[in-house]
Amino acid sequence: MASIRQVAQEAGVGVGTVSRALNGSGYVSPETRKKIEKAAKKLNYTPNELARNLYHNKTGIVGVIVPDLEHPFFASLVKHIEMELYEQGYKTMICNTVGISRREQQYLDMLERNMVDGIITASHGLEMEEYTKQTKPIVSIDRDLGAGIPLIGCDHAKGGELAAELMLQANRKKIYLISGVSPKVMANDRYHAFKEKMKENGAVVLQEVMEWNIFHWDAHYRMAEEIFRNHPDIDGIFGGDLAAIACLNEALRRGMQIPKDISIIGFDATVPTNMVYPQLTSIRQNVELLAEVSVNTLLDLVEQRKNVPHRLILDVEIQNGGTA
Amino acid sequence: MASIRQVAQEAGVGVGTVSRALNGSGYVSPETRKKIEKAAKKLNYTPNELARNLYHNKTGIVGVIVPDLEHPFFASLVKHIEMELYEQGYKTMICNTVGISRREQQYLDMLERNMVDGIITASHGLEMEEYTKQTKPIVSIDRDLGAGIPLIGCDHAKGGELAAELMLQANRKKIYLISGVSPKVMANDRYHAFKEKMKENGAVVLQEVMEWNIFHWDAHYRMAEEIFRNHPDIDGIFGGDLAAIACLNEALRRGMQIPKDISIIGFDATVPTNMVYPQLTSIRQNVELLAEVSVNTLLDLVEQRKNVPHRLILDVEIQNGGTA
DNA sequence: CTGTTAGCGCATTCAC
DNA sequence: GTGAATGCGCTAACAG
Repeated sequence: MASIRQVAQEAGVGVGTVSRALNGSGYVSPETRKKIEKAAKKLNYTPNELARNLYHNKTGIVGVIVPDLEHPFFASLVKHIEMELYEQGYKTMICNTVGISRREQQYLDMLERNMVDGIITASHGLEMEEYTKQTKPIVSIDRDLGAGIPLIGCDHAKGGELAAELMLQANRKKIYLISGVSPKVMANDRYHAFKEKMKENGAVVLQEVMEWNIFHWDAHYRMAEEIFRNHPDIDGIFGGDLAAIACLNEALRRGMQIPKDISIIGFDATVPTNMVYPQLTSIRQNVELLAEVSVNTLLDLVEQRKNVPHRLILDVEIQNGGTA
Repeated sequence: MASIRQVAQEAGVGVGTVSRALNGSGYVSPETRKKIEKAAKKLNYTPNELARNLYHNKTGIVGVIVPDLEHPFFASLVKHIEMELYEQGYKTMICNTVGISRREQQYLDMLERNMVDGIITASHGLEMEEYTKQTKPIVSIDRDLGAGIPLIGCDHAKGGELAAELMLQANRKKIYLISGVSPKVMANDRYHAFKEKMKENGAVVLQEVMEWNIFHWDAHYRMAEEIFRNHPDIDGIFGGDLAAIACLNEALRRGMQIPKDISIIGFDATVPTNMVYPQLTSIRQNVELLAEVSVNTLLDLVEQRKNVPHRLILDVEIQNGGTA
């Protein structure tokens, strides 16, 4: 509540001096500094960040847009992004779009209004144009939003190939592939790569498309039921972790032996893959690194520290569980 | 970039008029309004929220403090809090304390600096005094921080009793109870209530204390192993969902039949309880309602809409899975 | 109905 | 070294 002016008055000095003393910028004699500090303490002075923000036209806040915080992948991602931003002196503002692109848009607008210094987006409801319109710092995860917007993602194609190799080692011949709906995200590469490799080796690949980034467990469960009902003869499943877990669940319910009867492989190696029994075999992307790289890339832009590459691809690896 | 003054100049009117026109406050003739809107569009004007914030001394941001976003309970909680805040025109700033109370403190400080209009805290690393010092709006989830800080929580005692009833129905006699470490949180009530009820009915209750709100799956898993190693004769387990799931996992690994050999009951009914097989029986608290009530209570304070009660207790219910 | 003015609280010139 | 003045962009009160 106490303003800098009151502190100045109390200390019997000018506001400028107080500002310099408290920010350690410019020269202030030790004695006046002492007086000022005493006055500040006495009045219980706290600088009003809003005034500062206005002056600097910067808030130190980064917006993070994800489809659904309840999805374990995004929960981990946001956690690590928040931690990394914190390390670098920034705060995290969050937005669950839950599939509503209007919400995504509104957060983009906050960039223009200077409420946030930059945005990291991992949501894909909006058309690219809305993003390319922006001139302020944006970093995209897993979807190419065009020139000027750095893209960070993992090597989905390699992930798909690794999964295919596991399937081939287990000699699987009829695979069900569960992919997402968004046409433009990098995640699709894993399904293409997987399918290609399986077909090359003479396996049959059926495909299901599902809305994966909105987290509705029921939907996954219904899908799993349907898959097994319609195709009781499949011997392999590859999809996102949650879809894979739903299928694992359904397979167990049907009394199938895992992995004797069927191989189930997920993608992302999210936390729940370690909660199920047997533990799910999954392709891991390094979420911590993803977060770190995303944050650093964004802050390079925000603080104009250096030029950033347009595309950054991280490695993936196999998490060996008991389902492949 | 364009300021209100430039719009005024372009439209040939005063800044006040532009402000009124664009905010719909006060009277502006249709013609001047039109001129202003044209000028605003031409200059691609976007109001600078920072200036507004300074004037109003308000940001429309609410800080949410949780121990760990990766924990499914907090992920759900934050998701729903964010959605509710959004409905009411507020933005969500987030903080994972990951057990570091300094981080909790820093977010509290942001209240003083006017960076946030209020705080919802579900983290409990800091001493109560740090909170009671504050004069600005704070709402606490699951821990009583003293007068002036409304407390929202579920009926843990009832939850503990419900769990005990399930154990008694299954005729369990030797139970392992896995509770958290924080001494002052409401969650402890469920363990007390459970223990009392079980002992009344002649059952033996052993107890393990563990740091539950920092999410380390490995720690849960090691604990589960140890419990079964040291006490292979227990026939019931009650604890938070993650601890319960870890035990379920270990029990399955040991070839136990569930729920024939042992009853396992969790608390919170988080999403992963539906991912394991068999689905975990758990005491559900209504996270959506918890979020809604927390947000509304906080905003009642922020906007001084009305007086709020100090304590709000929500109901719990049994989620029937296959482990009890 | 509209233009002018005075802050919101702070940080930075620039004289002194 | 320090104080006074200026402005960040906007809103609200006031005079016209």
